[in-house]
Amino acid sequence: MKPEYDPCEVEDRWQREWDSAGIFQAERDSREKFFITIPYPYLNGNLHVGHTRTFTIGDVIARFKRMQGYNVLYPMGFHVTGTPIVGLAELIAKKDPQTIDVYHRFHDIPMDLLLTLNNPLKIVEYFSREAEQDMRSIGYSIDWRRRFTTTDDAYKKFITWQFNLLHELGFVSKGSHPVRWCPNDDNPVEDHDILRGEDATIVDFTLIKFGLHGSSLVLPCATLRPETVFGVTNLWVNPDVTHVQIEVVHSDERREEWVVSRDAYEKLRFTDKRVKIVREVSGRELIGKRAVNPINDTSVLILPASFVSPENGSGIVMSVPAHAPYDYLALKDLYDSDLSEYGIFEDISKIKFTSLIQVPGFGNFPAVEVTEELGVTDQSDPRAEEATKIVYRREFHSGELTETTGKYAGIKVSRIKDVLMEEMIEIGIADLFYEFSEQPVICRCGTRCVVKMVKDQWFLTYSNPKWKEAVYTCLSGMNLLPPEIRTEFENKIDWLKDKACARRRGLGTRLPWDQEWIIESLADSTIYMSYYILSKFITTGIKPEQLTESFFDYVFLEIGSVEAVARETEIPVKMLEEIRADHKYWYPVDIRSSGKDLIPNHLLFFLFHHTAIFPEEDWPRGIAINGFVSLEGKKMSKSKGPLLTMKRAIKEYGADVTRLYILSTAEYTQDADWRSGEIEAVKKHLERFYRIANNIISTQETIGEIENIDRWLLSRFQHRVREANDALEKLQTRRALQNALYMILNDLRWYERRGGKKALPELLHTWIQLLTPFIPHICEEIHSKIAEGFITETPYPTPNPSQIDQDAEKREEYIQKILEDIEEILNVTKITPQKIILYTTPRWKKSVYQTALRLKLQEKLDMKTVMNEIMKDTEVKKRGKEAPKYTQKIIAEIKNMTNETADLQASNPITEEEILKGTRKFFEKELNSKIEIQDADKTTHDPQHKSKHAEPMRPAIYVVGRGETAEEE
RNA sequence: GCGAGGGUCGCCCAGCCAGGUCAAAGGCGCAGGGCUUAGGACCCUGUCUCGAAGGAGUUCGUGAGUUCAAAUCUCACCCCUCGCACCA
Repeated sequence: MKPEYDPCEVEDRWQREWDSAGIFQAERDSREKFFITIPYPYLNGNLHVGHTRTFTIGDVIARFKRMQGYNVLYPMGFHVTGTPIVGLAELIAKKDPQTIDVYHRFHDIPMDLLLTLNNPLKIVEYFSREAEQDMRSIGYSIDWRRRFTTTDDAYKKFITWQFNLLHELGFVSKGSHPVRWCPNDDNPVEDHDILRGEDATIVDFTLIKFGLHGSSLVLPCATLRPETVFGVTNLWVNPDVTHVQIEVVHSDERREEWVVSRDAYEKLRFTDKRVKIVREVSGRELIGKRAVNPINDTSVLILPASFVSPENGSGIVMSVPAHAPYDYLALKDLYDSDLSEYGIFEDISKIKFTSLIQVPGFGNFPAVEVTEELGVTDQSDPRAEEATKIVYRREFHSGELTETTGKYAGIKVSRIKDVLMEEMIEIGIADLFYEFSEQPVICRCGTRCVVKMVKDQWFLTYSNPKWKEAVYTCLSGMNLLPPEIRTEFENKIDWLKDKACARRRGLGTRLPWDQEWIIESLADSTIYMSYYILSKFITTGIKPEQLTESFFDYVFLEIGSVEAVARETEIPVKMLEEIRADHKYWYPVDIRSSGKDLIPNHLLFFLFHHTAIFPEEDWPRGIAINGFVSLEGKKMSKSKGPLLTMKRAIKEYGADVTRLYILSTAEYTQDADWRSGEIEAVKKHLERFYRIANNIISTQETIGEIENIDRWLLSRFQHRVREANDALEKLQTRRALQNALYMILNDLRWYERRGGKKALPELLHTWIQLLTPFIPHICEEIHSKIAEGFITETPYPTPNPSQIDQDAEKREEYIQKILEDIEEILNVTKITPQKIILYTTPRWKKSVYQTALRLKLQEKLDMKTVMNEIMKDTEVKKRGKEAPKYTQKIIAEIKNMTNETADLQASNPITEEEILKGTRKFFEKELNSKIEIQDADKTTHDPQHKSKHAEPMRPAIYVVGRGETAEEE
């Protein structure tokens, strides 16, 4: 064994050894199985330290479970379907400067090679080769025979089967849905295509259809608060805006004529309605006319307002002055104006406000109150916005609908929106209208984006309540780590709507019944864990064209007769049965471990599709979630940098150091921050571990009498083993390593300081087993010097209760406490000791102490009882004053003890004199001073009367400084 | 706005669910000492404040409350991170 650890040589060697022994190639056998999967990486770049975290956690689970005796399958594949790889190929092909720079500098791709990656195929080929190499060189225990890529023909067959099945089961339907759309590109706009308005979301407004009095024209008003329709007093139109009268043909061919702003017309063109301009209508033309509120047929006046923007909503606004500050302000602004130019001669100030929401702390008209409170002057005052927010928030959270709303009275404002919107649409007095939450949204090409309804889109109908019910059932039976993600999952199941599952662009499998569409990449990666079981057979002979629908039906669902399938596919019956048996054996997935970003999408779909396709016994059993990795505090970005690749990390620090660091720096959903300073420190710890192991092996002590310190070490070690096991079961890698490595290293410091040696060989063997799942290479290396075979294949250590020795631990604690006390005294007094005298406890105090302990355990601990008891002792009785004082102190102390501690103290009083004598040399060495131990009952030298401070488990201390007389004159 | 998670002694972070054993583990950083030709590595000590005797005081986002006792329980508030979709 080399004295210094050489990661490169050692790691490479063990990886080859594992590979040639094939110990990670999982085959069905009589053991209990454990199937763990990690989401396969998407290959639009090299693997980075973020992947490293997720995959390493997976590898630790796999290795841990393997050592626990499970037959573990840990497979890996590559995800390449979708658009990003196509996009990357285009960027490389046109030599986009940023892309070239980032992929050269951060992804570590040599420039000449990078420039050749100008089509998707080459990218997939290159990155999949690199990814496998990286995962091998960090020592993942993956069964590589099952590797596949999502564009493989056989995989496409699998996806085709799956979608046909979903279609048959009624989980796919056709519909339309709103997307961000660039009219210039004629394409949906993705996040990274947006120049401005990145944060804009699509919000659904209710379009309430007021009728123009005395005509069939519709004046649609867009609102986020449909309930306020009950309080409308008038409509607002901007007199200076040109509107248009349009013909609207709904998707069900109903026809209507609307008046809206020109901008609104532009937006409507992209909805599922067909619209055509009939004529222009000026704003002025509308003002002064009356409109009919469809909810209650009341007639309201159309008034002018400057705050109405043609860009928002329909350009026509309903006015609810009781609850909307803008409406109140605009109305107030009109009180003194002459509206005769609009043909309005009635007194606007006579318009009565209608209150429809009751909010605690407010009267009938919250908008009026807030506006006045803030001193907002008119509709152009910027504080009107603030007032609106306040009113809206208060009403939304604590408001309730009043009698004005008829049957909705008493309903909370926060719950009414969807209900009312749906009902109003149902009876034809309202429509849905989509709008961005922020304006404008600008595409990379400079064009202003719109919300477009994509028609004839294929959906997975996740909103189906029965489907959701099944997923809830599945979830409730699952093991989720950390546990707090359960509510997160529940909420997301609730929230999930139908999802478009096909696209026009990108790599992937065509929708079998509608070949124009390519199955979207999140939709084609939901149940592929089952494909790993199959893929082993595909790489060894089965051809894609043999993978018929009935083949999949049989091997995954056991539908149909094996003979028929054999005839149809020309796959031998025996092999079909074997595949089926493998599936039955390995499925379901025991744990899927993933980054937290996949919760609201992939992991959810993973659950949905499993419940849709597989019988309940094949539903997933567990999900584990981990956080992200940042780089020196900065977010990593595949396309912009910064980025640290897995391969560079391994090259710079070695596989085990990288593993150790990424596992010990954070756990669960915490984000890890990769800091070069800290990984250097981790490296030193690992080197120290290696050196210690090396020393133990090269200086095997001859076995002698086991001493207290040895029992102490082994006992402490059992706690570490127990903690590590417990932490690993819960996937707390940081806590596990804290115990399995750092705490043990610290224990060893004390052990060495106390001169311990004999327990080391015994400890070492178990210790390296304890660490094998985390840092397998170095552990194999050490193990190979002391035993045969792979340590990877040995059982994982469990705590050995027979080595737990509370007495030994108490003794060391006692010694540590004395050392600390002396050091503190020396520190405070600055005395350089010539001699230190330790006085043990007088017998009478021990007696009182034991009595108090006994009474505590009998639940009779109080001053009176203790005094009665102890006064029976003549020796105590002699200490008239001292005894009660001491007793009082002791009682307070003992009261706070747990019964367990008290019991330990009472049943096994440590013989302090003996320990002190045995430790004298140690103290002398540590403190560089003579140590003298005296019995407090018969002191020979105690000039400062320190001995009276002695208590059980706390000898009194007297430090004799240089120049003081150390002996009795 | 909705949902989830979080704010601990310079930094990262454990403890909180099951209140006392908590001035609060571990790591990093920093300071002093040992070792060494020197540096590195390693070991020891210190790192909230005060203290010439092992002690005391003040701390765990803010403010109240429950309790003999609160980092831990309750309530209110402030602040931070992430997700909110058709994108992997």
